[in-house]
Formats: sequence, structure tokens, C-alpha cells
Amino acid sequence: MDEFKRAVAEAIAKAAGMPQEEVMQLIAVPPDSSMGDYAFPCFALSKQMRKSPVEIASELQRKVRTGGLIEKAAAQGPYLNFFVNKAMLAEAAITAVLREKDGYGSLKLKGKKALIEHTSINPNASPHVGRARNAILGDALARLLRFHGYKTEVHYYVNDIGKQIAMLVLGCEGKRKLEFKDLLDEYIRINAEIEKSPELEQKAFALLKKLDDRDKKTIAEFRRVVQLCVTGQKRIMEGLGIKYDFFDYESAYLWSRKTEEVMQKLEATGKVFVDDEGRRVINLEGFSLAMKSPVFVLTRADGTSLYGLRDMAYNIEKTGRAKGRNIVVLGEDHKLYFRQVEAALSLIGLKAPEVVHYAFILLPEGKMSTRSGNLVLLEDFMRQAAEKAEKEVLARNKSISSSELKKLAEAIGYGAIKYHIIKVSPEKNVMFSWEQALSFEGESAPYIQYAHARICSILKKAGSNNKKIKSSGLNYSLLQAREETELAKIIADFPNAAAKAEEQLRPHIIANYTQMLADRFNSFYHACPVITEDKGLMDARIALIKAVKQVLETGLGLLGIEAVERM
RNA sequence: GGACCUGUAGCCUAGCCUGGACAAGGCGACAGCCUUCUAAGCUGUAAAUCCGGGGUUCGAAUCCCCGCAGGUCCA
Repeated sequence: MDEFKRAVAEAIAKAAGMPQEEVMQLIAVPPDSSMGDYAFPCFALSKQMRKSPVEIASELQRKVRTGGLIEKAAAQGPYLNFFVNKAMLAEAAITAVLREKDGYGSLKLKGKKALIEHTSINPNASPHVGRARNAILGDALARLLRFHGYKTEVHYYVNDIGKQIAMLVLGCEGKRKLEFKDLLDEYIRINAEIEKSPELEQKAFALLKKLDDRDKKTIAEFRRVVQLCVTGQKRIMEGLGIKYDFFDYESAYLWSRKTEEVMQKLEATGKVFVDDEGRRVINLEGFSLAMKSPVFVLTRADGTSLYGLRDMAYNIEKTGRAKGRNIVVLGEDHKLYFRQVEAALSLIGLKAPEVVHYAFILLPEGKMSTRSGNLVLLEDFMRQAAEKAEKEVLARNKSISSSELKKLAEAIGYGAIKYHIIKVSPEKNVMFSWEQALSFEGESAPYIQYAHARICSILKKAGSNNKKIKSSGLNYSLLQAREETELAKIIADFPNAAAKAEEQLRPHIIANYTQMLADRFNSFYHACPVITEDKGLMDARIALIKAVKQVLETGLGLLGIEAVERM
């Protein structure tokens, strides 16, 4: 699509005597494609030429040279609208996709590395839907990075030694048979108990102290609960197709010298001092942090490390491994905290990871919270989605094997979950409603998957024909219907969407793009029969839908959603 | 009290970074479309003070300032 835009810019630049780069910046897209494919607003020229934009537009129309990629130029009021050559557009888009296949739209970066840390749920219970936003967002980002060529590794940080974990360990004390599914109840129960009798909290702190002192029995107790939890969380995420290359444990920084090394570097800045509670803190004045006193607490009074110091050691280690892009996905509640880490790291000459923040998923009662039990479990969400998908599939496919049914139901149900969460910009709160979350119509994964399944169905029916199809030697000028041109245009736009999503680290751009593509395909589907008597037309249309199929598959793949062949 | 994010038809959202034509989708509502490639679909209609108020600009949903409301944080 860019080559057409450049051709337009070149034509205008020559006619108006302007630098082509400047023209590129000004080129817009008309509100309706019937008005043209590109538009040049003439307002900006009005002042220097001392003519009305309307005059300029019609003057430029006379001067501008068309032909080749540009079919015609037409002045419309203060705009000069351009129509591109439809056949050339369709050919360029379709052949590019069929040639590059699953690499179409990739930046094809070479030798670049990336590291992304996401999910990093406290090992305290079965994850709720709010936590899933981190995982789904992070997973989509990892897929996006890999797609563009980054050698990417995914990390999961396990906060296995926090106060909340100590409380859970306390709650699980003496429980012989402990299962993953019990942890949530235990966690809620112990939190409620501590609420009632605060002296219990001291017991939790005592456990943490014992951990610090490397008490073997305590370590084992923590490990039992944490492992149970991590294993359970990992299983759930794997069910959603989300995988991790490394699980990094916070406790590793408790019993190593790494925090001391960081501390030494920080001390060398001369900004570390002991506060009135005896803790060592670093002065972060000058970083415009929204805090009463801009400091970052590093240790307790007894000199043992606090979460922040361990996190700094962890971040330093990640930076060393990343050797390229280094990304972390964090809830918006960590915004200020992360700015502190960033500031502290910068004092010792290090760069913090790029951070992607997301807002919480809310319930009518407020934000989801494991502690209070105000939540929708991801497991329940997944089960409900798969059950609904199964019913829908069965209603349409009576003779389907039970194993295929299960696979399909998960692809569709889990796809719906992922899409529902990823389609919204991360900085927006999401109000969770079962009705919307389990909608399989409109802006949803099943809608997109359905378009893909339809294409598969047509290709199957077209039989031997589609095997013989090549992208060359076809008569693309037969693709003249509005729906066909619209489809070709959006296919041509995929590389832009994929690049923008990567640049801004915003996968919802891919979600919206893919929806739009499916949308255009459905309009085409109803208006233009693929299997027809006219062989030339049929071949051209088959090439078109094969390209659509590929881009749908790539787009869904970037979101971690399977493109199913039947529904 | 301070800082950051968000506010777009009854509901959910895209567009905001990088200003441009009557603000775009989806759900819901209403009217149509299955003997023809899967109706999880398509076509059409009704529905919007783009939170409010100032400002910048030829032009503001978009940029700036002041408010209001929701979310988050101030260890």
C-alpha cells in the first residue's frame, strides 16, 4: 500500500513543487472509499499561494500526472482525491502475501534479541481474570516480537517470599493433603482471620524472618506451597496456550550476594542514607516522583533486603540477558513503584525495561481481589467459554468426533476469552460481564475464526482448482467489485498494522485489524461468489481469499488464537 | 492534598501519539436476507452536547489550560 501512497506523494510533489516527504505527511484517507483512496488537503498551501484551497485543488488536478499506479485524480472541494489502479493494488497485495506466507507483515529483523517478563502472579491462588490481562497481553507481545524477528525469551517472576505468601504458608500449616484448588479458600480464610486478630500477622513476619535465616523447615514449607501454586498456574496458562521460558524466583535474591552487589553500587552514588526507622533508603530527589518524600526503601533496619532491592537485582540481571529489547508487563498499580526502580537504576547508570501498564478489570463490586474473594476465576471463565463453544459447535456439526469437538471448543472458547481481553487498549478499565465476555458474535474471536473457516470451506469445495492456483498469471483486473478492492486494500495494510503494534507495544491494534479484515471478507463473501463458471474470475478470487486466509491466520496467531478450519 | 490513566449513541469500544471532509465498529432495538461457497453471517433504519468550560488553529474527539466524574498510586 505504501508504494501507492508514495506514487501519489510523488505526483503531488512534482505538480506543487513541494518536497515529497512533506507531502507524505499531509496525505490523508477520504472518509469514504467511493471518494478515493488517498486525499491531499489543500488548506496548508492556501496561505503561501494566496488562493483558496478549492482553487488549488482544481489547479493541482490539472497539473498532476496520472497513470501507472494512479488511475485518476479528482478535485473535490478543497481536497484532491486520488484513485489507485485497482488491478495493480490487488495484484501487489495478493502476490506479496502468497509469496511471503506467514512472514507477510513481518519486519524480518535479523540478529535482534528481546526479553519479556509477564504474568508474574503471586503464588497464592488460582488466578482471576484480572491477572489474566497481564498474561494475555504479555503473551501477545511476545508473539509480536517473535513475528518481527526478535529472538525472544519469556520470563515469569515468582514472588515467593512476600508477606502474602507467608500468610498462605501459615494458613496451610499442618495441612497434609493440600491441593491447588484449596489454596484460594485457604488464602481468603487466613486473610480474614488476620483481619480479625492482627497478632497472627506477627506469625507471618516470624516466618519471613526464619526464611531470611535460611531455616530448612521453613524453606521447605514455603517451597511446598509455592510449587503447588506455580504448577497450577502454569497448567492453567498452558491451557490457554501461554508458555514461559524461565521461572525466576525472588527467593534466589534473598540467599545470594546479588543484592549486596547492587547495594554497593547504590552506596557509591552517595545518595543512600539511613532513615529514622533505621532502614537504608536511596534519595530520589530530582526525579519528579509524585511522593511526599522521594526515596526508595532498600533494606529493613536489620540490613536484610526488601522487595525493591531484590527487584533491582532482578532487573539488572534481566538487562544483562536481554541484549536488546527488555520489556515488562505490569498493572497500573505499579506505575509509581516502577518509576522508582527506573530512577534508582538510572543512578547507577542502568536502563530499566520498557514497561507496558494495564488497568484493572472491574466487577460491579469493585476491582477483582484474591484477598477479598471478589473475583472471577480464570479457570471458571475458561470452562464456561469452552462449554458454550461446545454447544455451539454441536448444534452445527452433529457428526463430529469427541476429540475434535473438545479441541474446537477450546480453540473457540479460549479464543473468545483472549480476544475479549486484548481488544481493549490496556490503559482502559474493563467492566467484566459474563454476557459480553462470552459473546461469540460481532467483535469477537469466533467471528474472525468463522471467516477463516468459511474460506477453508470454499477452498475445499473448489477442490483441485486451488492446488493449481499460482499467484502469477492471474487476471487481477477481474477483481473490480467494491468488496474486492476493499479486501485487497486492507490486506495491503497489514504490514502497517503489524509494525505499529510492535512499535507501540499495543497488540489491540492487531485485534482491531483482524476484526476489520474478517468484516471485509464477510461482505465480500455475501456479494461475490468464489466458485463460479467464469474460470478466470474464480482463479483470481481464490488467490484473493487464500491471501485473506493467510493474513487472518497470522493476525490471530499474533493474539495467540487458533485459526480453525471448521466451526 | 499531590501525581498518572480514563471519560466517544441505551450499553461496550476504535479513532487521540502524527489536527482535515457528514465521528467508525460491535451489543441491544427495529425492518429485511438461508432450494445457491457454513445465518457464529449479510443489508438497511433509528440512536452521539465526542464529560463541561476556555484557548491555539483556516480547521479540534485529537494539541494547551481550568474544572467535574471513575480507576490507580503516594512505600
